Amino acid sequence: MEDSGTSEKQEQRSKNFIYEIIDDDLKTKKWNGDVHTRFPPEPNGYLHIGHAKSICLNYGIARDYNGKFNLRFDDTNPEKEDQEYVDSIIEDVKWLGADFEDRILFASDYFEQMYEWAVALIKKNKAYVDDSSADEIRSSRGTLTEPGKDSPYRSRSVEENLDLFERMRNGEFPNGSKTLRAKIDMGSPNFNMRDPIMYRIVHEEHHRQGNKWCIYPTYDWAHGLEDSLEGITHSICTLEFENHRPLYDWFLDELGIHHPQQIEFARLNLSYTVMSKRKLLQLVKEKYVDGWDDPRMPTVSGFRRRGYTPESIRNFAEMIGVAKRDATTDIALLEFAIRDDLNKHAQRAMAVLKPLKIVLTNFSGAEELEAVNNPEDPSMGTRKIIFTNELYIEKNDFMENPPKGFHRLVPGGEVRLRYAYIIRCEEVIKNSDGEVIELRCSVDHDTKSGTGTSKKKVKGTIHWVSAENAVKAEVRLYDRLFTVDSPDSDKEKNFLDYLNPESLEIIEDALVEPFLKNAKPADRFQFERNGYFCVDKKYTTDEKLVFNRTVTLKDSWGKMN
RNA sequence: UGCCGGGUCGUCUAAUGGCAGGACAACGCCCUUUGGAGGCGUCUGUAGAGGUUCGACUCCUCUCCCGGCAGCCA
Repeated sequence: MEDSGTSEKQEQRSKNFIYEIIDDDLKTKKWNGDVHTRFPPEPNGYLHIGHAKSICLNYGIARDYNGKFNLRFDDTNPEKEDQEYVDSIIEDVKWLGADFEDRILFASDYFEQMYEWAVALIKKNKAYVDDSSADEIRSSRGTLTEPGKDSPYRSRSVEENLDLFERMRNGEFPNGSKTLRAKIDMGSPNFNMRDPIMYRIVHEEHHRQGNKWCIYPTYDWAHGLEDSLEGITHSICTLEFENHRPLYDWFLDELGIHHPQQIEFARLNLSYTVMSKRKLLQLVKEKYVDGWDDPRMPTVSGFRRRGYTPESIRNFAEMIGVAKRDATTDIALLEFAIRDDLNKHAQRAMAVLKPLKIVLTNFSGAEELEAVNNPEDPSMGTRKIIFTNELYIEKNDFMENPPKGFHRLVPGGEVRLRYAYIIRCEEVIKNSDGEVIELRCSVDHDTKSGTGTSKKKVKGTIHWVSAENAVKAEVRLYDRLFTVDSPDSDKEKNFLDYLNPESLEIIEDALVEPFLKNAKPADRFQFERNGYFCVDKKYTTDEKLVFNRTVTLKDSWGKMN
């Protein structure tokens, strides 16, 4: 009676392999039933969507198991880090909704403890000061198939090491002249175990510590200690650190301190973009984009400015799952996530991107019409729109010589104006270049929207704005930043060669519904039949409204052509 | 070549020795006063070869393919 008797096809979301590990740990009481995760960024750049995946994973675990989640900056390299990045990261993590409570932590606050632990390892004769140059260390490390060679300084006495290490800290030696190395095994098949460097001398001001230190711990030495200090139970990281795990285990066990379990998962790759911080930094520094928050960037701040919601990014993270195999996720999945969210929540509006003037020959005055704010959510109510005899419609909603299947306005043809009447195109007016500049149309007064009196059926409904009260706005249309799905996979070519020259189109003279003049930065709307848009927070001023296109609507007509 | 990982629809991800399922994409139909949304349906997959087993995506052996590692970056 216990097995498949429950025929309910309730598809509960299956757990990823990390949840299974944690379930096991809980069963065996490995951590006393505690679950404590963290997100440990280095403040050397802005967060991207791959980081968002990690944040959602780590925070989601803490939330699902009633555990805790820390935000900790891994700020061990003063040469690359900056307070600007700290600030942006905090903002992004908060925006994503990951709750770290009061735990904004910094690895640099642990430097003193790390120093003491290093001294402890020296005393155990498990670490030594090496005078070799970077070149010497590299050449003695061996190769993939040959073991490395012991450093000539490897057998210094504990006393000498203690003295030298203290003097390193005191600033007696120049950059690069000495390092502290763990004494492990130069013959290990794992490079990370070939006497890895724990401290390097860097006379550089740290963004939080100032000039207090001139020796800085390496990531390999510091990272496991940080997790240990914070009582992290599950140290979740990406695949490239798998080879480092034995080293972290070695440090923790030699020190005899709390030993979190490291679990590796595959980082996110997204089609049509790049995800490495180095490349994103290059796009910013060399001005291929308008800053880290350029709406074409795969950064959290870029998606935010583009109009993505935190909810949509969380849903996306849920949809793509977590596994260990390398994968590239189709960006269409992200686009689905934001459309899905905005469809349910975004206020509808009419906006004409490329206006074509219409004059109604048998209509005068102004009529108030009622429009639905969101057909998916009646609680969002309705609004009034004013209908007049001069209007603008979308240029591409009219064709003089339409192909088969074109459902919009054609000479002599009829189309419905959204929320208004069916009109007929009576006359096409062109300029001297033969360009259509105006349409004269007649209104069928019996076809008012919503009255149910119309016996007519028309194939198409198009949107419009009134010439009398439409508001001018700038609209920015974004397309993929790169022209190929994996711009950095070709080792022969530079990813910059694949930049899409048409990734941004600026439309200066779009016309939008009057109520939008009160829209505030970051407000989101669906411009009916055009897509989802939000008010750009960078370029919008009191005099000028700027909209960013977040994503288009799914367009089954466009696909046919 | 050494070590460590990994190979399931086009893409992402489930099935933990018992009906290869879901989502996205694509395609078709229905519906529609947004060519949106929605509804219904279709298509497509276990890298290969052996073995164990009543039964293998799953366990074993071999092969092939992919990724990571030789920073005083993280």
